Amino acid sequence: MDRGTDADPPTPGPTTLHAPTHRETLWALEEAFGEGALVTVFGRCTVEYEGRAASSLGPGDRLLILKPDGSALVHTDENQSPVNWQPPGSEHRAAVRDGRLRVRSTRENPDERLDVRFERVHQFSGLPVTGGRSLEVTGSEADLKRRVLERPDLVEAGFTPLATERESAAGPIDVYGEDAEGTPVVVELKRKRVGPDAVGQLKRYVEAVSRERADDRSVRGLLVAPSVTDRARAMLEHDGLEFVAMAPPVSEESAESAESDSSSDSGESSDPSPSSAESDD
Amino acid sequence: MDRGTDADPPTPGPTTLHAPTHRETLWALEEAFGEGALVTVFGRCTVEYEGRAASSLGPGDRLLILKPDGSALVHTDENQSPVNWQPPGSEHRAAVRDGRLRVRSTRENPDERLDVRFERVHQFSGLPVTGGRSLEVTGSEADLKRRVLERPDLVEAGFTPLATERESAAGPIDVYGEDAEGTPVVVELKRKRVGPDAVGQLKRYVEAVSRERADDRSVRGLLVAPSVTDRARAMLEHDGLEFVAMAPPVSEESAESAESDSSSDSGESSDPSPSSAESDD
DNA sequence: TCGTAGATGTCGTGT
DNA sequence: ACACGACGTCTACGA
Repeated sequence: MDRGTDADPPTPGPTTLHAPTHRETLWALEEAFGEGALVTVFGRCTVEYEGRAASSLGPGDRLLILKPDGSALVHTDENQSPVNWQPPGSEHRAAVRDGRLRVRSTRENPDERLDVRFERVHQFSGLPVTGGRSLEVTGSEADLKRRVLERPDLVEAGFTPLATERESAAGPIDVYGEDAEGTPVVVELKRKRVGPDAVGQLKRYVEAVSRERADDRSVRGLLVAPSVTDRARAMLEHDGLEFVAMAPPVSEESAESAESDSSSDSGESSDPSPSSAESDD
Repeated sequence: MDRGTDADPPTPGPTTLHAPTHRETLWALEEAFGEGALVTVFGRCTVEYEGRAASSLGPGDRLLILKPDGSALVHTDENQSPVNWQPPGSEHRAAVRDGRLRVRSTRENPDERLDVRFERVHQFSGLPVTGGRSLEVTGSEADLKRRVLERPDLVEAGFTPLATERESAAGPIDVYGEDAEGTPVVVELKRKRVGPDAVGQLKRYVEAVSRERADDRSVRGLLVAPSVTDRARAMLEHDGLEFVAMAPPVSEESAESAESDSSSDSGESSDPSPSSAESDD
């Protein structure tokens, strides 16, 4: 294994405590933070938040996650989003108060504070999280923009892009160009079906450019997206704006299921039993 | 600690496995799902997603969270948001393939799939999450609306609210009313400092109402928010719209600055000595 | 630090 | 299911 440089083990492995005392949790928290580990605390707690808004959450068993970058997350058994949280850059502190373990996460600018008070901790874990966190995503608006720049004819025959993120009084314009007649065209890109907000955005840009040119009629506005809602379409028509149906490419080679990791070096812990399928398609 | 009632606990308590084999993890996953537990899996994995977009994440140690409502989250050591996820309602399945534990979460409408392939599992936990998940939040736009309806004079002397969520061709209007002259007023509320988007929204509403009345001059548009950006202010001026500075009440006492927890929980706490306060500062 | 817009946004609400 | 807008949105990027 490449991790075996006999100096100090870079990743000491997970630390887990079952039904620890608050003081034990306190020690473990300190050690885990020192090691830059991600911490999870599962137990019965209440949560109070005050800052940009204010909130209060009554007692219950929840999962608290503390990341080494200062993030804090409180998760219940439902919803993808945490019920309470604190953004990266916050400072986590813990103490025992009134027989409860209080984990407090604070930050300034804006000033806000999250208090998680554990009546009882069922489980503590310190997890040394490592490895790449950069994600390659395809199908974004950036992909759609690349597509438009490479194949402007897909937008309209004779369309010529002149600039991207062109500044205007109303904000940056995704793609700015000219049509076959030399008329300025403001293009707003959206990766998915659009509603009234996108039309409003495009309209602002078109008006800003029109004002620059002191000519309200000579600037075209073009919304490029997979589709539009009825209301958005009505707004486009009313405002003399246009729509071109186009979706961002999902990927260069689409998503092939054959990933390169077929030759993985594993073969250790896992057992090689072939019929290992469980509840699988 | 005093969890001494060693009869059968209503909730079976956390289940944790250290460096389990993939097959052991498989069993534990199935059992945890059956109990409606929240599952965390920490280990070295890759992540592939395909659906509304597509993404790929190379090998690394990460924390996978599977909720009984079908949510899936993949967290690295940084960022508040998961690096990959699947929304509630998805179906989780697990299997051993090619010596790796594959956890696959799928859903339809939209059709999307998340694959987490563990080369190695460092830790598995099944956590019986229970308790209230309803959160009381103050400082929202709804609070600001209540404030405006209770004290319309804070918006403007003589202002009379007539309806909330009034329908228009451009969408629902937060508060619709009349000024002292009987002129229609469209009010758009924002709980925090606003940018160009909110101005565009207000403008759409005002234009829709003006069109209803076939009279472009007689409808006022009023943005109520704590503050506006420079660009937004310029847009307001250009469009003949108005701004009133107002922030949502933070709580029932609306007091800011009275926030230090001097008497919030227990009176005895105090004790600024570092003996009980740990971790960092 | 602030402003601006994208996002696999997520989430609630109404139709 | 879809549309629409709020959100303690979060996050990246620029000025």
